[in-house]
Amino acid sequence: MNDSVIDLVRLRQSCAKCTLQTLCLPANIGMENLDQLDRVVKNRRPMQLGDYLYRSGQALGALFVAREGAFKTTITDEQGQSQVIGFHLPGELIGLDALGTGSHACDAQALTHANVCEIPLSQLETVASQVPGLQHQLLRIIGQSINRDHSHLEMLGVKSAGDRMALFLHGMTERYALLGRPSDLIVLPMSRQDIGSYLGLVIETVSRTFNKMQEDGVISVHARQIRILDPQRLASMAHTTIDSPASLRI
Amino acid sequence: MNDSVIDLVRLRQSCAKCTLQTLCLPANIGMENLDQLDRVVKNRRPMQLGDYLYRSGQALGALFVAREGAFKTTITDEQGQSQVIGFHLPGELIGLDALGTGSHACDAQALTHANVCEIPLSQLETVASQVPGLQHQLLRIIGQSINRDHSHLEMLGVKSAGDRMALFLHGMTERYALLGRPSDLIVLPMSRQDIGSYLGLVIETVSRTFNKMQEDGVISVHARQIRILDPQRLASMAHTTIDSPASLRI
DNA sequence: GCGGCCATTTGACTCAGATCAAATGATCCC
DNA sequence: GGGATCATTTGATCTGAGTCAAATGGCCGC
Repeated sequence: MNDSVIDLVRLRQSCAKCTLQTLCLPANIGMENLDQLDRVVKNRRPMQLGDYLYRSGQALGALFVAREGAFKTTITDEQGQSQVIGFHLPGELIGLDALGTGSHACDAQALTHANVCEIPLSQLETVASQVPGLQHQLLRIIGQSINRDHSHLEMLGVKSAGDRMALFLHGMTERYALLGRPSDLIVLPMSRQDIGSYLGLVIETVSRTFNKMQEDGVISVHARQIRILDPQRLASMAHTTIDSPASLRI
Repeated sequence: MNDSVIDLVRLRQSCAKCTLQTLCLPANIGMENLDQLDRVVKNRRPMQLGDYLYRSGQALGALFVAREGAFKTTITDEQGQSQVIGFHLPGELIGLDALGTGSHACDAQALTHANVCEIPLSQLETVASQVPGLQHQLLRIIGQSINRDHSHLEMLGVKSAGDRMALFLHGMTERYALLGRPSDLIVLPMSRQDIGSYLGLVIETVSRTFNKMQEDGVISVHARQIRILDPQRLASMAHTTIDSPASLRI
């Protein structure tokens, strides 16, 4: 109960004071306009592991920016088979899957304790057309989201499980580094199942591949804690495709 | 040479007269605002098979809308391995890969004779903030592009080659249908190599799978002409994942 | 029409990763 | 702390798609 008081206080932070400022929408927007955006952003109450930010089919109301914690978005087919199509870390936009049709195509679910900024779309559009730079910035972070999808596509195009996992881990270290977190110790917010679904692999393969990377001295694995022992090697594995020396491959 | 004259005439069509009107940016924008957009859109000269619309690394200058013909976007890694991350049919937006960083992450290349509308981004942003509805419409077609990426991710998450190909073909029939083309005869603009790259399969597998579908009476294949003999069956294969009757699977 | 070039198909074989199954480890709740 | 539950690891086996190789087909320019 004390927690919620503390959280409320923390959530009072406006965009102007938010530590994610440079990552999120307001970047490059002058202070004088920040409070204008600030007024349309609703700070949401904290979310728990497993809580849904939105469900598939729900009408588009708002975009969200992860503030703390991590989310996954999943798509579910007619047979109820679901697959992870994205992970979302602080500062990253969530909800773009509804822009095309007006209703969400994915479920968005918290992987950890989390909270988000909610930006009602209609108001965002209004403000975006008034504040010079905000529209541009909105397009920029939409573009970044598209780029993440593209690098996900790139991962899935790679045939070997080892290379996919290396790309995944390397990508996570880069995203962690952007957040200012130590990039040599990754605490994964998602399960092996989620990773497998994201990478088109079964969990046994995810587990075995982590193990192989550990035996090779590239990482050490303790449950969801992954320590990057040899970042250079990881990077070269991530940049490696078919014509690389076999010695570097999983 | 006569051709180019004819093309010039055709290209004089403004947005107001474009047959793609309902697919493209101007949809839902009043006639009175259409000419405002029209003034920023440059009609480009026709492109030939293999011509690049832009190359990776090039600075973002404009977004493009395919008007006739088809394009592919490819991403190339440090080793020179390239992979297809999207196909673009008339009415579809091309160039969003540069929004995030300000320079293109992909190559965009014509798969056929083609032409495009070019919309300089700075002007688009200006007009979008002035014309009510245009900004919304821009976000809508960006969202559709994101949805196509997501269904591509969904395809790649499916393990069986037969299911991936069924999803691909089914998706193409739907896109053709949207264009008002007969959806029972698909003339594929891309090579087997491109399809394989797009689906994470080698060309031999693409070929064998087409053949299998033909033997099963679902399609008939003549080079790049694919006739859909049994659309229902194709649809059910496309909606089918692991728990479907084996008899329906490739 | 003919030859050459590239795209596609077909065949034989191999292996990486899926599947099935069971053991181990972590976490939560009383 | 102990037991139940779920997540993860480990092992053994099988198979679908990759690889290598060769044949066929289509298209272009001459």
